[in-house]
Amino acid sequence: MRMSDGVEWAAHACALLAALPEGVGVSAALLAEFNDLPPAYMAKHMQALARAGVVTSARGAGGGYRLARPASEVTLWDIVEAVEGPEPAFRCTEIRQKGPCAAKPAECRHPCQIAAAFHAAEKAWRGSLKAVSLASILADLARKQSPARRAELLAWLETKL
Amino acid sequence: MRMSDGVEWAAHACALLAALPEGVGVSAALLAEFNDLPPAYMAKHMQALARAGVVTSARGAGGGYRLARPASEVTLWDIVEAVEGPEPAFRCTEIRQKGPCAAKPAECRHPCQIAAAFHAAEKAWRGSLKAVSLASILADLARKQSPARRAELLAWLETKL
DNA sequence: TCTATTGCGGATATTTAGCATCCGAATTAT
DNA sequence: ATAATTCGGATGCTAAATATCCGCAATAGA
Ligand code: FES
Ligand code: FES
Repeated sequence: MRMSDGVEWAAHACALLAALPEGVGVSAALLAEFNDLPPAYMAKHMQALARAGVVTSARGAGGGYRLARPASEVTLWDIVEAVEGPEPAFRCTEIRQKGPCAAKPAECRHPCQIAAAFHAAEKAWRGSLKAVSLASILADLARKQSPARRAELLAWLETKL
Repeated sequence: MRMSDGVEWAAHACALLAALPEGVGVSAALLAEFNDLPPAYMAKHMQALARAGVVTSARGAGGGYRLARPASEVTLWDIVEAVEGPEPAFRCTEIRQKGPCAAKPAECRHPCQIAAAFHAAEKAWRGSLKAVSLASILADLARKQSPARRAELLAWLETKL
């Protein structure tokens, strides 16, 4: 079981967007350059975020991406769902209905105990991710990151806008 | 992100082993037949469980697999770890150390906030799986499954032993 | 209007991970 | 000893994720 690297990329991109002043758009190419990522593939992930309504896109000169909601309203789960899709990692294939001792469909109105346990575990996982918003990430970051470094980052961005 | 189907197979196989009387071994081929699964591939997963110490294997005639510990001491996480490996689904590639504004390694003594949040979520997921043992699964099953059906299953098994 | 910029979607190649199978080695009952 | 049984690692195959490119549509500014 492995999560796509695109999730890390998208999360960092969103964190950067959240740190930006209101109203400015950033192109996918610049977001990719910031972390030295393949521009074309980064663009794909940004499109996924836009389709999911996490960010809004504006075409044309001076366009780019920006957050669709306040940073406190965007959680890590929103990003995972946008990039990886909403399907659970564990997918019961109902093997109990196969084989010589197959359970009858009528006996399967309740989900299998094993499947239920896995779904509960994933619910806990999602809940943990939903509790973390971009705002809380930035708050943590501000506590541990020196103000000088933050200024350095913003300065570099301004030269590219 | 997708979990291997082998996890479901292994979980059901272990549940079956747990339901069996003490001291009997079941071959991988029979475990596969029980749920209509590819025998050779099922065997591979059983080997993974054996390597991880979840089950013990005995070769030769009359051999087969059996649980290495009491059913109450085997959790779903043990099975996932054996089949999928212990690595976390989210793997931080430290992209913050890449690009024109790369963070210096000295600034990365603490893990990235994003990585920390994902690791916390996975810890919650694993914790939920560790709370479910084979014994608790069988107990739930016994509550919802008719005694007649349970007898039917054991009867079929005896014909194959 | 014309041009430069930027996002969008589809088509495509490449790489990786999962799926499935086979045959040899080890062990046990006869 | 011998044959039957079963595990174990090595090997090919298939599907999916990864990564890239290019044409099209839309927008802003000259
Ligand atoms: S039948 Fe799918 S988990 Fe039990
Ligand atoms: S650098 Fe990997 S999650 Fe932030």
